[in-house]
Amino acid sequence: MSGRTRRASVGVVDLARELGVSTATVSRALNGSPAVRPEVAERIRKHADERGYVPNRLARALSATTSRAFVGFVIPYVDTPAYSAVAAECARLLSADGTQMILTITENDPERELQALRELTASRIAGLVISPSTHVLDDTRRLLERQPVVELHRASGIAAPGVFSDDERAMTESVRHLAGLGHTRIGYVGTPEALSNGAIRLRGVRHGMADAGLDPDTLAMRLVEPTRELGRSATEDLLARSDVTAVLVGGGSLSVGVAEAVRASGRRVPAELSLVVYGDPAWFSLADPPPTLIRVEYAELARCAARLLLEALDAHHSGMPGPEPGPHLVVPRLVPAGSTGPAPD
Amino acid sequence: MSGRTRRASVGVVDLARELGVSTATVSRALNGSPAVRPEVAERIRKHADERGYVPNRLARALSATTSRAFVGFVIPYVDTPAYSAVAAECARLLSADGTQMILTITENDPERELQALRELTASRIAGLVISPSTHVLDDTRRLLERQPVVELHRASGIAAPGVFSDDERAMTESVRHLAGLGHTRIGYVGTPEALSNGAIRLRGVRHGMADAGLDPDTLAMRLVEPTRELGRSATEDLLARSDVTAVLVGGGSLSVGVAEAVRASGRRVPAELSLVVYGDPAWFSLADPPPTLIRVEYAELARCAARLLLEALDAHHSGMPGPEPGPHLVVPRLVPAGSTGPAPD
DNA sequence: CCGCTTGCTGTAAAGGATTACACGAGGGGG
DNA sequence: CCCCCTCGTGTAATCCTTTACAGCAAGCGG
Repeated sequence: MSGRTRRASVGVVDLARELGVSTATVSRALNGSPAVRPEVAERIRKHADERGYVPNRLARALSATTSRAFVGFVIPYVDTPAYSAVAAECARLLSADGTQMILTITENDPERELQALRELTASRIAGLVISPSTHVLDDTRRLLERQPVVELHRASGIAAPGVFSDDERAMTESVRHLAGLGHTRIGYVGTPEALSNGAIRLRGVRHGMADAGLDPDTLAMRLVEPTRELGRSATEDLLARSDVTAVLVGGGSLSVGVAEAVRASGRRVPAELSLVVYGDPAWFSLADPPPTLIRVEYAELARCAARLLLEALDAHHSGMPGPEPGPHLVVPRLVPAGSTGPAPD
Repeated sequence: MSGRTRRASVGVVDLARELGVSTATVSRALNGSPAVRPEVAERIRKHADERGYVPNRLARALSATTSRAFVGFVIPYVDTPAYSAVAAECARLLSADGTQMILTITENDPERELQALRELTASRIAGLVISPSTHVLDDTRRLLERQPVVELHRASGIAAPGVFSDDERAMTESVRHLAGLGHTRIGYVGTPEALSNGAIRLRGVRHGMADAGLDPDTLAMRLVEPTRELGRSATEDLLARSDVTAVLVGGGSLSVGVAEAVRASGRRVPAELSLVVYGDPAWFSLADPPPTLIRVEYAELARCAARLLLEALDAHHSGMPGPEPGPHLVVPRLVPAGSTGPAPD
């Protein structure tokens, strides 16, 4: 009844009126512009604090030519360690920078990915982290090319920095490990070559076989989308149709399924079959024997991604060159444990 | 060189000019207002489509009295199934509604939670889903009370709808299950009572003991923050200092740690010790024996949360009463498996 | 004493949509 | 025939901030 207009909260105009200055001065003071007298700035800041002023991010982002209010985080899943761990750490680091993270799940569907990107650009995001889906549409590529982007886990071929696990190296090392134990008939369960990291892992496996003097063409492999169920069925099939003495997993989401299938097969590990799994070690401690593991430091990946994104935003803002495009690799560690042993004779 | 102003993308004013109508008409047509002649509306929509018009969400949200452009999702962690699974499903459902989800991680820190809420209201979010931290600050409560909120997993005491797993029931049922197998000395590893669901679970356990004719005061329990490490150490301690014949876990994040400790203790399961774990079954298939499980349908929780939030947004918009405050329970299932057996004599 | 630079502040124009209000044209009732 | 209501549309205010531009005062060199 007292107020004429019902204002949701206090804004710069209120502060300006109450202090007898202009909105420009208020804005400048609050943004730490040097072009305002220190004592005035202090008075404004103090008053803003007392009145509980909090700037409207929407208006700010709409008005400012550049703003890092929002960034996008576009990933195929979030309920898997490779993504949830990275999302958690990125959210932490970005929020420390005052940036909010809009989460979008694509489920590897190129259409949903494109749709998500459209919505995000409509939200005037400052930049984004993306784990591209299998097939990147032309429109998607166009949208990605005109803003700061950091790729995660997978590459789409655009000229952007990306953070990846050095899976080629990890796979090569794993194969060497197995070959060193005398294994010659090796099975590989990994993700499809259409996924950039799928291709890289497979290359690493082949590389490792060649290194070890094995014919890469003798590799028994199954490439499937990264889900537990497919990992399991693929492994069942692999074990039924070939006589491998070791199985190597190329994909965190596949690991549980593969381990299940191995157990279900009844083979003794590692006496009859050796197993190298991939991913996050959190729960592998329960398996018997504890599996030899390709351990990926997801938190490190996240830190790298967040840092690159912030650098890219700064660069985009100031017109500077920005972080160099191309892969930034985080090296996984091969952690030998009880699931790998000498090949049976 | 040709254009005088460099416009980022086509806006309503462009469309209006090109079609010889006003921006108001364009806006109305695009928003399906009935106050525009059908043939005109159709022409506008067609043209907007051709020109690849996509409305600026920031401007829209800034201008509209009500807008569901953004909602907040405030949770303590995201790298645990109880949260990642819900986040994934919520993101899916909300994006189908054209709403973007801003993810914030609190790590159970009340200060960070408050800070997150401040930032979110600064972003003029339409509403939010929150899993409140241990202690809810007064300022936090005030912020929560003035907007559509759905609580998840935990309650903060404000008058808002919430979706929870019916853990009291699940715990009671679990204790009955154990008591039915002859166990009388039961151990419980759960989350602190300061967490609302911690209190509820403990009540369920006590309730179950009373039901089974056991003295609730004989319950050997350890209440710790929900992390794997603490679950493990708490269980080690519990097993060392008491002679329980069964251990019941009250918290998904604790389950792995408890299982590790049980294994490390060398006790045979279920011959010497029975075990009931809690949470998401995805990887328990690897444990030997497969554990008896309190299975929570996180996807169902997510659907419920998303539905309630959307209802609350509609209600807030139209002034209608909205979804009734209070708990909406999703009932977990007790899935008996190999880790529970008759009590040793 | 004049003109110029520097330093601080204010005015007003973006930024891109929604929407209250006004207005003109028809149609129906009295 | 006049009044009024409805329907469709346009004008302009609004949301809230940032920032280009202008202006004014003071200081200083010539």
